[in-house]
Amino acid sequence: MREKGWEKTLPPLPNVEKYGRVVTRFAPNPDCVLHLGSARAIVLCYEYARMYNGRFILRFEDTDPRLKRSSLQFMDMIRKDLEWLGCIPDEEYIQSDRIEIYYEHAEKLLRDGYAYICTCKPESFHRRVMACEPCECRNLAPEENLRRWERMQDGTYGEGEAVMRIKTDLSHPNPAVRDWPAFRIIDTKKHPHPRVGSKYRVWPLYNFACGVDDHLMGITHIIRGKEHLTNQERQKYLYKYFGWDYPEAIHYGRLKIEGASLSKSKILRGVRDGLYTGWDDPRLATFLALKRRGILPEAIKRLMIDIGPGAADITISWDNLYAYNRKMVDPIANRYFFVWSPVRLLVKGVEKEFTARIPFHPDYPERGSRVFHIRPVEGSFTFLISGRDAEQMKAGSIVRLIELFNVRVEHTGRDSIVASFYSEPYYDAKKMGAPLIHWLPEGDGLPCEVFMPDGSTVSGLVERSFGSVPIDRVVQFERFGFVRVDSVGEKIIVFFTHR
RNA sequence: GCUCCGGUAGUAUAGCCCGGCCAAGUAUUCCGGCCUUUCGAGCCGGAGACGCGGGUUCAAAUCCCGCCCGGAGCACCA
Repeated sequence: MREKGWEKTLPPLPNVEKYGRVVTRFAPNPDCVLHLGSARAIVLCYEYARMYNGRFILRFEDTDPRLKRSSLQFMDMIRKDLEWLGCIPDEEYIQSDRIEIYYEHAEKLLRDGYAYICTCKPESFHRRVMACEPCECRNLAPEENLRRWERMQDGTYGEGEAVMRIKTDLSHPNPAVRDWPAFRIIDTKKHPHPRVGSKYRVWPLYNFACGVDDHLMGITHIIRGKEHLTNQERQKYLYKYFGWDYPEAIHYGRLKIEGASLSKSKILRGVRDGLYTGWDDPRLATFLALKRRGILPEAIKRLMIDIGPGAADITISWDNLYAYNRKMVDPIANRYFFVWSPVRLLVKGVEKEFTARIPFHPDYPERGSRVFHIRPVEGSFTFLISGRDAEQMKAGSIVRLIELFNVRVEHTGRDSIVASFYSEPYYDAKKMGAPLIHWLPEGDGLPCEVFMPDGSTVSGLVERSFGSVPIDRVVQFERFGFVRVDSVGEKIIVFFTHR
C-alpha cells in the first residue's frame, strides 16, 4: 500500500531467498539504438538488481551475422544509452566471444544423445514434426552426429544443409517447441561477423546461446517480454539435459506508446532512407530522441517502475511520461519570453520610461531576474507579441503586458496592432479580467527555432537574456512549454519537450 | 488453424493467489474553483472503470464454467 507522496515501488521478486544474490540481465542484439520499448526490460532488471543488492549484466546477443547484423557502432551507442538512463551494468558479455563455450555444450548434448544433426529440408522436417513423427536424422547414433557436427564445422555442409536440433517431446502440444534448432551454418565468407569475421561458420541460435548463458552467468531472474514464453519452454529442455535449475522468469506484456513506432526495423529503415534526420529525430521514441527533447532519464525510470512487470499488453500515453518529466523539470527550468509568429504592437501614449524585472522562476526569486528597459520615443514604443495573442485582440479590448502595463487596443491589422497606454497597475487588469500576454521590445529578440515532436518547427524570437543559457539546459518558454537548448549559433535551436 | 498469455475509468496502475473492511484506491487526463503578473506550478472539488453471460456462496473485481475481444509464438531471427 502506498501513502500519498510516497514513490511507487516495484513488487517483490519471487523466490529471492533461494538465491545468494539476485542477478539480472539485459540482452539486446546490438543491431539498433535503444528506445522506449527497451526501457521496460532495462529499468526492471536494473532496479530489481539494485533493490536486492544484486548484479545487473549487459549481454550483447550478436549471433546472427546474416539477417540481424549487429555492429560495433550500435554496441557503443547502447552502452551510452544505458549510461544516460543511469542503468550502468556491473558486467558485460558479448556472445560472439563465447562461441567455443557453446560448442562444448553442443558436443556434450550430441554425445549424450540429447541432440542431433538434421539434414532434412525444412519443409519435410516441418511435415514430420507437425505429425509428431521423428525425421530420419533423429535416431542417428552419437558417433554419427559427432561426425556430422564435424562436417558442419569443416565446410562439408553448406549454408542451410544441416542444423543441430535439440530433442524434445515430439508430442508436445505446441508444435513450435518440438525439436527446435540450436545451431545453423552461416557462410561467414559472404556474411562476415562484425567482430569475429569469418572465424566461425556454425552459429548458435537464440535459444541455445541464451539458455546456456543464463545459467553460466548465474542469472537468477530472467525478466523479458512474454513473446519469449515459448522460448522458455524450449530452453527448459536444455536445463533438463544439463541438470541445471531453470531461473525464475518474469514475462512482461507488450508495450506500445501512442503515435510512435517502437519497431527496430522501422526505425532502422526510416533513418537509412532519410525519412528521419537521425537516431535522435524528435519523432522517434529512441532514447537519443527523448534526450534531445529534454526528457530526463529519471522520468523514464519512474514511468517504467509505475508500469511495473505486469503481463498485460499496454499502450502508454505520452502524458504519462510528460507528467513525470514535468514534475522534475518544472522546478529547475528558468522562464523566458519567446514570441512566435511575431506581430508588431505599437503602443502610443507611453509618457515615461519603464523598467520591468521579471524573475527567472516565479517560485524561486533568489535566482534573480531579467530586466527590460522601455524607453519610448515621442510617446510611442513598439513591442513584438505572439501571433496567437494578436489574433485574440479586438479594438477596444484591454490586455496587460506581463509585469509592465495595460494597453487598450485601438485597431488591428494584418501584421501590426496599434494600441494606447491604458494604465499601469496590475489590479486594473485583474479586476477587468484582461488577458495577460508576454512581449518583447522590438529589435531586442534573438532568432530562435523550436523543433516540435511531430517534425515541424516553430520560429520566433526569444528574449536577449536567453543568450547565456547553456546548451542542454531545459527551460520554459512562458505560455508555450518546456524546451531543451540544442545549439546556439546564428539562430538558437531548441527542442520542444512538452507543455 | 494450433499453442500460450492477457482483459479494472481516455491512459497507466492498486486490489485478484488467501472471497466480505472495494457501492473499487492512486497517478495522469478532462471539467470547475482557489491561488498566482505564464494558458506553468501548487491547492480544493468534480467527472470517469471491474469485457460479456452463467454458476458457487449469506457475500465475487476476486473462485468455477462458457463466450467475446486483444496480443504473442508457430524462422536454419533475437
